[in-house]
Amino acid sequence: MINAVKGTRDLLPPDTRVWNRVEETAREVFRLYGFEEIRTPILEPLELFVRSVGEASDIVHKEMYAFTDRGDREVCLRPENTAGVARAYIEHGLARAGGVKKLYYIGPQFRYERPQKGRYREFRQIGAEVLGAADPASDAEVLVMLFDFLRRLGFTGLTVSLNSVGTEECRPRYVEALRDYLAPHIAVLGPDDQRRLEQNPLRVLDSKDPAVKSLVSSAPQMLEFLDPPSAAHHEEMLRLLDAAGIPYKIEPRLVRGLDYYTRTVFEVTAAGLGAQDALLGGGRYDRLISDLGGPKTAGIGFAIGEDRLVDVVSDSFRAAALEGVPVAVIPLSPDDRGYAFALASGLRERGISCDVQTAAKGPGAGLKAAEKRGSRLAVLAGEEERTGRSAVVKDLIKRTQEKVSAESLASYIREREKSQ
RNA sequence: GUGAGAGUAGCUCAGUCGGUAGAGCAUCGGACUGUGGAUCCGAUGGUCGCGGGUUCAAAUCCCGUCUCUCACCCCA
Repeated sequence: MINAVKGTRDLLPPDTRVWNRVEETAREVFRLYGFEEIRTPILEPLELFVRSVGEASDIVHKEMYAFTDRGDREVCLRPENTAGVARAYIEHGLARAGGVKKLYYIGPQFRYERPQKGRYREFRQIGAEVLGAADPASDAEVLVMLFDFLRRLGFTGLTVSLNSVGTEECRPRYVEALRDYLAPHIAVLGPDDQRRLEQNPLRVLDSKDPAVKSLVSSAPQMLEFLDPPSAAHHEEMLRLLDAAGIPYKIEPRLVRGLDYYTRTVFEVTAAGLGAQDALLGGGRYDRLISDLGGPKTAGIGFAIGEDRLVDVVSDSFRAAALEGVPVAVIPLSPDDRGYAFALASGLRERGISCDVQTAAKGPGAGLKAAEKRGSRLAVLAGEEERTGRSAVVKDLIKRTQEKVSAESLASYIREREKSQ
């Protein structure tokens, strides 16, 4: 037997209905906020991620799904989508058009990791980016849109964790202060945290080691080291979030794994996701475009883990997405199939989905199959109905039935579906 | 990349001390030829993940390997 590649999976019905509804909701919300879709290649030059996400990051040094193609090009399956959007933005000269570009994407991403709950080698992200906007109002707008989306999926009680990681101007002073603070306690740090201290000291802040956690709880905080422009940016964003009623909490130890973030970083976690509890993450990346060789362009965005989102989406949203099983049209004998097809066509023209059951094993089998499929209504058509241009509509739950004329069939079914 | 647990019918699982494979559900057929869910009878269904080893004999013990699950690392 040939199995799916490790860490990838098939999404099957009826679950795909939930996925589709989530994506439809995202598209609708993004449209309302003036965002447009961008689709970038799944395959990108390896170099793109080395230069954007960061050579020292785990994503690049151990999680890349990379290989050499037949033309000796170093390529990889994209581990995230912001870099690809930035690449496209530069490549197509979108900056020259001026103004702000608001883009969103929905698609698969790949990281070569050991799979576990909420983590797959192929996973999907729903993300949005605002390019060419340095103003804190963009940070706030992105979060307002995010919460609008989450609310429509039925999430309540979620809070966004917020921090600022400053800029190239003020972060080095903070890193130095953090190193000074940790230096006397180096013995407390395990091997992982010592490595972090070397490579990316900010990561020590979100260590899971209890001893390190308590040590770090009284460490100096980045927010105290922000230079005036970054501090003002942070304050204004918070003011706008307050005005919009967005539930947030300042999390001074929040850092993110991608090297390109500046100033605002945020993340939302959710219960029920196991150890990988980050539902989404994002932040500002004012240097990314220029680092990739484009004009100096500010940017902010987020990525939602769609697999995780679908995992914990509200029961009511899920139930709504799973509603609507086709009406079963059941010919009572093989001779009635033609008439059944005609009835089905009429229903479909009026937007009612239906499937025609085979007549091979008699009406009992047809009804059984319809029930198994979850249909609530069945349309029975035999010789008597065919000659009288009518149909019997049977309620499979109440076990009642009624004869209606062929021409009023669709409206009758609509009424019945509405009343359920 | 590291660690732990698991892998037997389509699904959920049992399988004793090593003795040649089982149940429930599902599927199909029948009781039931214009009306389903219940019940009864019957049938189909297996490379016991894969490979090697020990043994007269391996689903069972040993080694390797693959996959899944969870955790670490890290992240969505």
